Amino acid sequence: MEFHAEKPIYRQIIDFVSARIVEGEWPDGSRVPPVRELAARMSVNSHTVLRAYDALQADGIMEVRRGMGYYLTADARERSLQMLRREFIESKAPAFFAEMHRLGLSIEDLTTDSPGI
Amino acid sequence: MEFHAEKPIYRQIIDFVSARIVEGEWPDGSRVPPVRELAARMSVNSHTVLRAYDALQADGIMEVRRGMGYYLTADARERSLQMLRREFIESKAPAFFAEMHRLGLSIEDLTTDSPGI
Amino acid sequence: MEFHAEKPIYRQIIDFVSARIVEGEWPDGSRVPPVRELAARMSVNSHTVLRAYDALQADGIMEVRRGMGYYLTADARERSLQMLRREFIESKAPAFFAEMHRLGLSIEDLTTDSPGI
Amino acid sequence: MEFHAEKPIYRQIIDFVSARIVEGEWPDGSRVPPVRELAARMSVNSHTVLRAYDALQADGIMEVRRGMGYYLTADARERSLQMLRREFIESKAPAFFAEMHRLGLSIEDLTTDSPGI
DNA sequence: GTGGTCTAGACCACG
DNA sequence: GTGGTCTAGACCACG
Repeated sequence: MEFHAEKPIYRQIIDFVSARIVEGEWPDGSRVPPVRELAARMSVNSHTVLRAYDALQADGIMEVRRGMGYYLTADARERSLQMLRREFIESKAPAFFAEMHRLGLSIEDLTTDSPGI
Repeated sequence: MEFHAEKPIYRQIIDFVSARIVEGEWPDGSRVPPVRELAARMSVNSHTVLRAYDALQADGIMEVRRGMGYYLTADARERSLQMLRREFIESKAPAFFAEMHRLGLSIEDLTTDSPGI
Repeated sequence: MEFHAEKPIYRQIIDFVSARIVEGEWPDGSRVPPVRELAARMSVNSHTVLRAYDALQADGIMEVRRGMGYYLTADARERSLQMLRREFIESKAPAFFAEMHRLGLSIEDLTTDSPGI
Repeated sequence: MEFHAEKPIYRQIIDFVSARIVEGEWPDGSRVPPVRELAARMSVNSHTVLRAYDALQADGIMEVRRGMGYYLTADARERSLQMLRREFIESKAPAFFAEMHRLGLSIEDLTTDSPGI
């Protein structure tokens, strides 16, 4: 997997997992790839994957079953969406439009480069 | 000044200075606050302010006059606007709308919390 | 059966068995549930039950009769009580009261939530 | 520092820090030992200390000031006490008295070994 | 097999 | 100086 430099890898892994959940590829309650397996697949240290799983567990999106691995919780998708949407609506969007305004831009100025609005 | 924890302070200072320039409070060619003064005003290490001024200098927005301090260049506002707008249109906006779409949100969902669109 | 996450499952099984013995539900010398049966009843790996039985055997509380299964020893209840009481009095209780003291709490502070003192 | 084997070291460090806070040795708002310094003092890897500090930060007991180290929050002692007391009253105490009861012991049986009740 | 903890050591961003 | 991230590698408990 390709990582970019601006964001810590473990956060990019969190984003990756969240995307799998939100897009329904990894359904609620299903088992997620074992730490070491995902680490190998992503050419990353298992530590780094573990850290991401840990954070997701703290958010109630994953749970560990002893000796059996990590599983998505029953409401993993719901929770993920809620958290992501909330941050988007309450924090990212206001900042986005504030900057747009400051730069003297309007929605129209963006449409060329941002099809699909 | 209040800083948030997610973003490095020196970047927040860059943002602050850019805002002053774009909004015309600090006009082209004018002298900017001395490093130590701004540092004191913001309760921040002068190192940190220097780092921000350095970055702005690299972008042709500021220049040092030895023994006289930092000044905005003749086209500081123009350059700032250009750089910020370009990054906004080419990078931030597409990412923003892509995520909005991924989360199943529409512009309407944001209007309550984002007045001034 | 419900397990909590903090304690290894096999220890929780040991606790469960000890409780059965101390409360007289499983009398001295009686046969205990076969490993696989208890495992099934508890929705647990037989490995895990075996591990608990093993530990109890090491403490002289259970014994294996080849081809016949696990049995409680003749003095299983006596031994269990002795071991548990000893650990309770010599280790758990002192630690408990020391912490209570450190936290500025008294027995009275606990009575509401701990009926049956 | 001496550690016992039953509990992960990083948790023992959390306990150590909590004790310093609760006993008032490390007052609210004060700076705590730098990660590497405490690690050296305890003959432990800095990773391990960082992990403990991280957990305390998540509980609102510590905060990082960029480039300046970890500090106790303004209500660190209050929070610590609250968390520890809560767990003691709601979880440890009920379990303690339940086991005491199961073992046929009374408070009196403990007094010899647990002076200062 | 599966996760959890720990170490030694490197390198980096920030102040 | 101070924390943050990452790796390689070891060892362990649990199932």
